Amino acid sequence: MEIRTRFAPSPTGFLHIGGLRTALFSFLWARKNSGKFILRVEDTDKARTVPGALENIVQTLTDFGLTPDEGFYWDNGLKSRGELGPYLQSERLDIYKKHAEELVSNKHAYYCFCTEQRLEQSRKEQQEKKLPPKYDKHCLNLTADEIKSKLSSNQPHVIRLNVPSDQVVRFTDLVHGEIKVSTNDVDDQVLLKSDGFPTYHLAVVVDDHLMNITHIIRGEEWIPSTPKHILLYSAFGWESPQFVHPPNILAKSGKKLSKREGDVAVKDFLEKGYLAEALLNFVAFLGWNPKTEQEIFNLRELIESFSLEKINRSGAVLDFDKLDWINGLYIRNMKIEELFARVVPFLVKAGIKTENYPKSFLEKVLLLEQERLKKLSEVGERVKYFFEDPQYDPQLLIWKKSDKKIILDNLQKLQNFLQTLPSEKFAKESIEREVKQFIESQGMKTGEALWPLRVALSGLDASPGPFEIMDVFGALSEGKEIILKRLNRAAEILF
RNA sequence: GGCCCUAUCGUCUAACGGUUAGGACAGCGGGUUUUCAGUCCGCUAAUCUGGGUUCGAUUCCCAGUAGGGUCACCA
Repeated sequence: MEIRTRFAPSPTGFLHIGGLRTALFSFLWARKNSGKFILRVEDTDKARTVPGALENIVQTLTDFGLTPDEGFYWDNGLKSRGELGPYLQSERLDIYKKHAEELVSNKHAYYCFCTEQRLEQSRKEQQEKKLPPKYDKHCLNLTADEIKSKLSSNQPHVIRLNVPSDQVVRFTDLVHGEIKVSTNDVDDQVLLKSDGFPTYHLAVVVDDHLMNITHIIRGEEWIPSTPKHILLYSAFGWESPQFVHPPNILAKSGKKLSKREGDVAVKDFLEKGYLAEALLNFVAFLGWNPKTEQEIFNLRELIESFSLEKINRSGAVLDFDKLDWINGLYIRNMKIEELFARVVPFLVKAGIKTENYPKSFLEKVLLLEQERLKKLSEVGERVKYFFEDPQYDPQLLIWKKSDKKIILDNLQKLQNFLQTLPSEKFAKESIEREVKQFIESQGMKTGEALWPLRVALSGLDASPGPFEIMDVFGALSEGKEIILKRLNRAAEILF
């Protein structure tokens, strides 16, 4: 049998980290088994639909390489494909209605005409008695005639699942094992709302069945409503698919990740300069691991190693330090042209006019920072000194416990020496050799020469070395002048 | 409160019932060095508690505790 999984977001917000992880697991399991990954959209709550959310979700998944085989995908715009559609639930209303009515005629469901006030009142009373709020099956006692007359007079109504009492619903979750729940703890869930839209519970069961889904992979928060779904499958006489509930992703607080607990939209991470590949690698390890010591995986390797048995049961706290580490690692392993292409938007955002500089220069700048970057968004601040003259803190120019006079002297000597060098000497190996020879010939202490030289060039307490910086400036026709100008200004400040 | 899920270093996690409880991130120390980063080497750090079962429990069972999830005409 073909393995078919689905990701079924509702367009009520941008794709978040948890959604990405769920989509990834579904995708991996389908690919692993040469099956199909389907993207269906659960837009059954008109009020909560957020404009742009659908596009964001579908586009982001495609950006991460999780392109669905059926349902919605992104290809210069929102597209949909597949034989079992439509894949937008709001376009399947007649299907849900038909199925809900089928359950009514089977006595597995019934019409309910209760008003919101009555429901609220009853809930309140139950809560006061410390009872779990449940519908009291009031409308189950309506006679056929009463129902007929209410329906013909267009009284607002819903269809509810008729949950039998004193039964045990059991199902096997592929992560958690067997789970048993008494039907006495299951509410007569609304299946079809008074506006004609299905609730999640009806729609998800009908669609998963009709779309031949074999494995439902979704967050742990769905475990409590799974018994309702099991009841529905059996009411329809359908076989249940496999259920897989990976553990929740937790914020530092230990609570489920949510808007309240900080940035969770994938878009936010991308904008901070996390790479999609790194993020995917990181997210894969939230609640899953390959049982080996390998930690760096690309999508292809993830498909190879993935299996449902390796999903673990307890919630995973998002560890940003580790994300930073993985991201830095991916940055360091990236080809410079690739990195350059991705970093340009961040440079532009930092106010650097990239179009005014030769690409060879920009790439060299980047090469220096490549091993230092954790997030692409840091790049602007780090390389600023290549594009504008730094402000100097006189104290910073002075090496450790050295004194001002020596530093000033060294700086001036270095300036004069560099002046005599031809521009083509301003390349890593040659400039390093020349300067080091000079320092030695002058009897300077290395630290007392190289530290102020570096600070004069960068203005920073931490930066790449002076030879590396000069090498980068060497890629500019006016590079030598810039270097001399900075030494000069630093000396003036010290003086 | 009812129901459900979970429990190994600070964090992510590994360990056919027998290991000095392993790895990674973070932290700390050191080497490389003019600073930072990187890289290399090293160190600190964990089986929630109590009962069983067993020759032997991190591992199996039960209870407690703690944390989380969920109880809508939201998904």
